[in-house]
Amino acid sequence: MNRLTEGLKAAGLRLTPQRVAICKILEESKDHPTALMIYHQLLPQFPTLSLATVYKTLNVLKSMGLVHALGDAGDGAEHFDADLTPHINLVCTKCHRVVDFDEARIQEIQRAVEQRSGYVIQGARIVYYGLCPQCRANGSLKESA
Amino acid sequence: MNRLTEGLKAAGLRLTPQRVAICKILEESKDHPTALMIYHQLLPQFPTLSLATVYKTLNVLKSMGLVHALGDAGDGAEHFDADLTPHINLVCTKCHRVVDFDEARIQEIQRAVEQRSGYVIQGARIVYYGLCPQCRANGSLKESA
DNA sequence: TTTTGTGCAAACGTTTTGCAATTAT
DNA sequence: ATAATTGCAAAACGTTTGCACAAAA
Repeated sequence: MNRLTEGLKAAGLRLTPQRVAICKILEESKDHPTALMIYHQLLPQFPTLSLATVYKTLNVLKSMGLVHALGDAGDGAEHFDADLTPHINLVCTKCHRVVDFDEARIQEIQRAVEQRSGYVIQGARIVYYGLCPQCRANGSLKESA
Repeated sequence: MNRLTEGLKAAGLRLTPQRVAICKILEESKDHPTALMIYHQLLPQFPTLSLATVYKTLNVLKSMGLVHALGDAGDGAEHFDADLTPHINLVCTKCHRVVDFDEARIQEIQRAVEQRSGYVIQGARIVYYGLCPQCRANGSLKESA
């Protein structure tokens, strides 16, 4: 049982097979997946799975603060991240992949924002957009999925 | 003539009154406005203005790299920013306003990302979500527009 | 048994598109 | 003159919602 399913159970919500599977994907993938990606990944296992169920589950997890919404990656869809620690995401504007980037100073900056802004910080989205090394190398080739 | 209209002209694009007005709003407002906000702001001046024209102009400016898209502020709409220097945006999850936050270390971090990631960085979106001091004070009152 | 979640289809709001009329160059 | 832009209406897109049925507790 992982952090997300634990959180659902602790809140008295039901652990349906669909929810458990969605939580598993969110915790195990480094994909920062969208609702549609999760849906497609689970379809073989749950042939009657509805996209609406994926969205509903993601909204539950998001509103409980168990996952973060990262915004779109140039593909028009919301990406989700189960890693709640403040960190940097790198989005490739060509292949739309999202990867993490380690930068210790982010912690200090979040503290500074909290102290100097007067805001009660609930979350962060620190995203850099650019061409990933792979797409840069591929030059004018088609996007490497 | 401002930076945005200059950019359009330099690219050989036409400076229509609508475009000039949209550029003016983007450069002068601290609003980080959405397409709809710009549309409403210009409607008195251009009664036949179409929302599609606003979207088209924003897409032109964005694809030329003259403005940045900030993502939605919890209101489901894209916010735009004519300030291209790396900086922090603070989004209030209650009133959906977006403000800037000064933090010098952001410059260094962008440099670190560029050097260590191998990405060609095209832009950044550094957004903190939380309750602004005003909404925090207003407690359970309705959102202060 | 009761309450919550699922899945479908329809609805929603934002953004995009096709195209004829208009306008900047 | 001519090529680009506008504005409208319709379409497309991701996401949300209502509701009957199914399933977890």
